[in-house]
Amino acid sequence: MRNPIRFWSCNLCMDPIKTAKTPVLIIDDDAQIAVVLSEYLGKFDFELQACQHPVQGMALLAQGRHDLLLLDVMLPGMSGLQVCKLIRQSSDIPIIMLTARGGVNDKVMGFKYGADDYLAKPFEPRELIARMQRLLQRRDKTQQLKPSAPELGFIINREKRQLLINNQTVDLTTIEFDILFLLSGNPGKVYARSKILQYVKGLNEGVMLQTRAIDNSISRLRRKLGRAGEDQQLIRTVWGQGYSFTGQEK
Amino acid sequence: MRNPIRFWSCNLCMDPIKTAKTPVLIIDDDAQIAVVLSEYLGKFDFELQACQHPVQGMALLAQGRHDLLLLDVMLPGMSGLQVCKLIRQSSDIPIIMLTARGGVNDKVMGFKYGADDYLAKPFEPRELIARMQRLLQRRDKTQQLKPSAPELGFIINREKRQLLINNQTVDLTTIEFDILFLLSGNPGKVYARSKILQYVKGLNEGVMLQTRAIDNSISRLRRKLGRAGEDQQLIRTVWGQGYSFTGQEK
DNA sequence: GACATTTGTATCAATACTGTATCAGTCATA
DNA sequence: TATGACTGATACAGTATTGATACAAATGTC
Repeated sequence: MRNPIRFWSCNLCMDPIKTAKTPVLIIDDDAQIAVVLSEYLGKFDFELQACQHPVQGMALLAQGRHDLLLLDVMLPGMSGLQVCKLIRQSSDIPIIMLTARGGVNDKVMGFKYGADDYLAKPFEPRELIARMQRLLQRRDKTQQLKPSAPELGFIINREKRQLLINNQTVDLTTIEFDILFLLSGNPGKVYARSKILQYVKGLNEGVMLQTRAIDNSISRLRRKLGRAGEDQQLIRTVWGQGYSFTGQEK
Repeated sequence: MRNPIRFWSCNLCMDPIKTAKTPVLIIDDDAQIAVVLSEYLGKFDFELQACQHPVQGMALLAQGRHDLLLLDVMLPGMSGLQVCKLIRQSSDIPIIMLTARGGVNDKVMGFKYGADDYLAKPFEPRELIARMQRLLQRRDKTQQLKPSAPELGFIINREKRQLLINNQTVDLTTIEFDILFLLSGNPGKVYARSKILQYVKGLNEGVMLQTRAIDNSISRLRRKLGRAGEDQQLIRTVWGQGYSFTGQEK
C-alpha cells in the first residue's frame, strides 16, 4: 500500500536515501539546521534527508523508509504537534521534536501527541545523537517480537538487505540491492543510467556515462529475480532512457 | 535466578507496592524528593516506592514488580551510572535518570549506560509525568506484540553472559557476547562494522573504521559456535556491509 | 609484578563483487 | 526492410573484502 500523495516539486528535499546508513528524516523549515546536522550525523552512520514542508515530509515518511523522524514544532502552515498526531495515526516511527520554545507545556503537549522525545533548541548535537541512538536501540530490542505476517509476493527488506519473493529469501549484492531499492522507491519512474550510477556510487556531480556497469548489474539482478520464480519482468527497460521498476513493492 | 543480595533493614523503604496503580521505584538519597513526588504521582495513578540506597534498590528491583525506575545519579557509595549499567545486565525496565548536574556529558553517559531518559533537577513534576507516561506507553505498545514461542536450541543468557546450545554451555568473552547480543537482538538485520564497534565499545565519537577487530571477533565467535555443534552459519556475512544474525534466539 | 586471558594488528590466501570487452540480438527510424 | 544505435548476456580480469592465522598489545587476576 503506497501513499497516493504526490509531492509537487522536490527541490527542497535532498537526495533519496541510501541504504547502508540509518535513514533519518528531518522536517524543519530552517534548512540551515539540516545542513549543519547532516555532516555531524554522517559521522555516526546516520543519513539525513531533509525537507521543509510538513506535507512533503509526510509523503516522504509514507514510503516507510526512515528509521527516525526529527520534527520541528514551528512549521509553516501546520503545527508540528498536529503533524506528529497525524503521523501517529499510521506510524510508530520514533519521533524527536525540536523546538525553540522549551516550556513545560510544550513538552507535555509533545509527548501527548505521540512524540518520543523533546529537545529544545539550541541543543548540543551530541545530546541529540545520544537520544537518537537510545531510541533506536530500544526499538531494535523490541522489534524482534514483531509478529511476522506470512505475506506473499514481493518484499524488500532494507535492514536485512534481502529480498523476499514468495517466502523465499534472495541475497543481493550491495549494488544490486541499492539499484532495486532506488527503483522500487518510485515504481514506474524511469531512472537514467547516469542517475542510478550517481546514486549507487554516492556521487554528487553529474556523471558522464561511458560504462555498461549498470546494464550489467540490472542483468544480474534480473537473473536473481528470475531464479526466485519471479516470472514477470519486474524491471522494465525504457529504450534509450533507462530502467524502471514495475510492480507493487511490499 | 534472583539477586542473592539480602537487604538488612528496610525502614528506608516505603510500604510494599499495591497492585492497582503503576508501581514505580525511585532510588535517591534525598528522601525529601520521594515524599514530594509521591503525592503528585499518586494523582496520575502511579505508586511510588522509595529507597535511598542503591543496593537496596537493586534488591527491590530484582523482585520484578516495578514498571519504571527513577534513578538519582548522585548516590552514596556507588554512582548512579554504575547502578544503571548493572541493572541493564538483567533488566529492560524503563529508567529515567535524575540529576542535579545537567551537562551534556552526563546525559550522554547516562544514555550510554542504558538510561531511557534523563532529567535535570530541578524539574517540573508535570514534565516527569509526561516522560514517564510516554515510556510506559511505548513499552505497552511493543509488549502486546509479544507472542514469542519458546524455541529450542539456542539461548542467550544475559545474566550469565553465556550461550546455551543444545543444552551445552558456551563461554563467551565480553566482546563476543556483546556482539552476539547485539546481532541476535534483531535477527536478520545487517549491522555495519562501525555500528558494532560503536556498540561494543560504547563510543560516543563517530568511528572511522580502520580495523579488522570486529571481523576477528566474529571469526572467534563462529569458531565457538561451530565447536558447540552449531553447524549452520548463524552469523551471515553481508559482503561490503556488515554482519547479521540468522536464527531464532531464545 | 608475574601470569593468564582477552583483544587488536599484520599478513596472506581465498573469495565475492563489479567493471570492461565482446558479440549477438533487439529496437527505432527512415 | 535496411541501417545504426542500443541492449542483454557472457566471459574475463582487476579489485576490494573477507577469513584465518600468528603474533603483539592490552587487560584483568592472583
